[in-house]
Amino acid sequence: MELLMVFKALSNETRINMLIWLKQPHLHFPAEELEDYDANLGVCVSDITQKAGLSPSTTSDYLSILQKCGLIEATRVGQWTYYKRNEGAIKTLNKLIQKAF
Amino acid sequence: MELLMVFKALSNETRINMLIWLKQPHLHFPAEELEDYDANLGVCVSDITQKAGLSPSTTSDYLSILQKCGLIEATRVGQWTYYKRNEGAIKTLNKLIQKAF
DNA sequence: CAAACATATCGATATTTCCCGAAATCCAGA
DNA sequence: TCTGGATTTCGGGAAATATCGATATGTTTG
Repeated sequence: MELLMVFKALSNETRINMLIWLKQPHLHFPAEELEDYDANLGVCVSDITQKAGLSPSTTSDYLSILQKCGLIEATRVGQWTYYKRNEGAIKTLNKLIQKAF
Repeated sequence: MELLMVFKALSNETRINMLIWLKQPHLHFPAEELEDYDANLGVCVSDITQKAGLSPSTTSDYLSILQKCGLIEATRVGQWTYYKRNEGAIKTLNKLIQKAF
C-alpha cells in the first residue's frame, strides 16, 4: 500500500467514481446482475465500461491501475472479470492517511 | 475542498513530503527559525526549497498547488512567505475521504 | 533611489498520463 | 474446432505535468 501510488490512481475523476460506484453496485449498475452483487462477486468490466462511458480498453486499463495499488480486486469467472472493492485495503488506507497527515 | 484536486496535488512525492515536513517544522527545518515554528508562523520558501532539493521556482509552484486546493496557507511577512498546514482543511479532508470511500 | 534578496511568474522542453482503435488472448457454445 | 463475445495488451497522438532558467515583482536597507 504505497501512498503515492494510491494518490496517482485517485488523481483521475473516473477512477475516483469507479471506487464510489463499486461501493453500492445495485445503485449504479444494471439490476439484472443483482445476484452477483448480493454474492459480493463484484461488477463485470462491460457494465463498468458502460457506466464510465469510456472505451473497453481504457476501462480495463483504469481498473488495472486501481487493482495494482490494492484498492480493488478481480475475480475471473468464465469470460468475465468481476471487480470489487478491497475493503480491507481501503480501511488500511484511511488509517495510513490519518497517520501520515 | 475538491477531492480530485487534492489527489492531484498529492500525486507527487515531494508535495506529499512537504505536507509531512510542515507537520513538525522543528524536526525537518533549520533550528534557527525555531521561534517562527513555535509562533505557528510556518516555514519560509527558501528553507522548504533547501529541504526539497528543487529549484526555487519549482518549489514555489508546488507550494502554490498545495495552497490552491486548501491544504496549506501562506503568510507574507516582509520579503518572506511562510507556509503552514491548514489543519482544519486537512481534518475536513480526512472526513471527506472517510465518507466517500 | 540603487543594490541585494526572497518569491512568483513565464516560456520552454522532457516526461507522464489520457484515451483511443487494432490486435491478441481467453473462454463458451455450435 | 470455428465463431463470437469479453477482456487485456499494444502502439500512438493529444493533453497535462514536471521542472528548469530567465525574468518580473515586491521588500529592505544603505
